[in-house]
Amino acid sequence: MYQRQFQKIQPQTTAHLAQTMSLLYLNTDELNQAINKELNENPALITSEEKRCPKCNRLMQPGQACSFCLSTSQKEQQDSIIFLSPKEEFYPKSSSSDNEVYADDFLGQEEASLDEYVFRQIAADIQEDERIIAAYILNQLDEDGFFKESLYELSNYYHIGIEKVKRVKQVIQRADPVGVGSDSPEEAMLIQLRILKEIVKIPDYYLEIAENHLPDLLRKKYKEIAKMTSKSVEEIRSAADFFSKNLNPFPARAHWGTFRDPGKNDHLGYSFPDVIINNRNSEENKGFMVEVIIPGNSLLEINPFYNEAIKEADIGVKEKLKNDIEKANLFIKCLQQRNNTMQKLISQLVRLQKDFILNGEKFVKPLTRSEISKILEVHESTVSRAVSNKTAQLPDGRIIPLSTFFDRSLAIRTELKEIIQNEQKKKPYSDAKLATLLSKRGYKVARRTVAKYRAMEGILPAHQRKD
DNA sequence: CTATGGCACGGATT
DNA sequence: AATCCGTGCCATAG
Repeated sequence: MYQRQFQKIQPQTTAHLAQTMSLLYLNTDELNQAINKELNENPALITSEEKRCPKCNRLMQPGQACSFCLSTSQKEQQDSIIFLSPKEEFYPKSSSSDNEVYADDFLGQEEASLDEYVFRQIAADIQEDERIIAAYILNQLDEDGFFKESLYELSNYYHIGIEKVKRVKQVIQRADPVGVGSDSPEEAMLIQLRILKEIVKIPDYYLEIAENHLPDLLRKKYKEIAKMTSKSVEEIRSAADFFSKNLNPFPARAHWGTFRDPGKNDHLGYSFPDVIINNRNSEENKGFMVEVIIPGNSLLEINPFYNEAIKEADIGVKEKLKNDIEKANLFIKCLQQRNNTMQKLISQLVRLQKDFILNGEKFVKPLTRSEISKILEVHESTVSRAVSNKTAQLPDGRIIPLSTFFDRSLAIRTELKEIIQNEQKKKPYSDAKLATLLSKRGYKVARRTVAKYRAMEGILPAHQRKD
């Protein structure tokens, strides 16, 4: 009997334990999906209108800081950090019924405006009879800005030549969220790269990689690509780095910054920043405000009717209801735990990398995840999970991966960039010279390493820099 | 001969 | 256990 019970409960318990861990992995976007899923599956879990400060649990106005915490912590220390609620505008209130999901509403609005937005740009560039094609394509864009239907069918249906259809697609792809209307992230990135190449100097092999090896690149099979293209792994890496910084696999999400997290896994994605760091007030260096974006955290609660219903329910049903409530409770706890961990992590990051945030990439201090884990007294992997796949918005508006805070060479690389920028264009420094110059400034690195940093920044070797 | 890139190794990090 | 990163050694281009 005892065993039976155990068997019954065990799978759920472990599932939820796993959930606790996995929530930490998720960034804002993914977490939002997870919450919505949970809301759909578990009727005991509902969204509530009231919000409470995650710190002091007082009620607060939607979209605003907790007035209590704000006033006390300002008195406390100058370095204090305040955690705010999720930003209201990210999760606009849904006017429709309970089943509707906030995020979907939001995406719906985005999409609705996207086709119009693009159409206005291209209207002048296409002919009368092509408009119907353009309109159709734009209408069928999915939430990432892709058009996945067959161009040939489209051509047949409207009795318009396939070349024309293709041309229209190309025009669309070159419109503002560059790459919109492509049929895949790969194609979108390729288009973006081509256009970028018209503006900036970009090594030719980047294009080759983008044309033929993007899928492998996304899977980080650098060595394989290197062999196939007879380029070095290093060069492939630099390409990957460049791509991740400058290309956007999902055109429709372009508005939220120019960054793809090179971190965990194969999953590429643009997303909201997971935390936002702001100066307390614009002039002073008096600490930062840190908003941890937690979709729905303070909006979740147990359906109050459930507690009523459980008293009157039959025994069989009672079990189910109890179970539901239990699950809902666990989920909320998991969320709070994740939130809490993120808060602690970010506050340490902000404290330790204050110079970086205020004064730029030159001031990134060497920092490892395990150091943080010791400070926070959590396991290394916890920090690792909390960092991976997540982004922060800095006071200057840039959105960067959290892993940047752990980039040991970023400071040296920016120093290197500066040196090269200021060098005499007639006689560029060789890598060896650069190495000694760097060591004079306190960065001891091997000549070979300088070459790598150069490659990472996309800077050409000395003899090609003479112009 | 010099400058740079390729490869691979070892230690650190995740 | 897997991956990343800096480095040394050697090959090759200029």
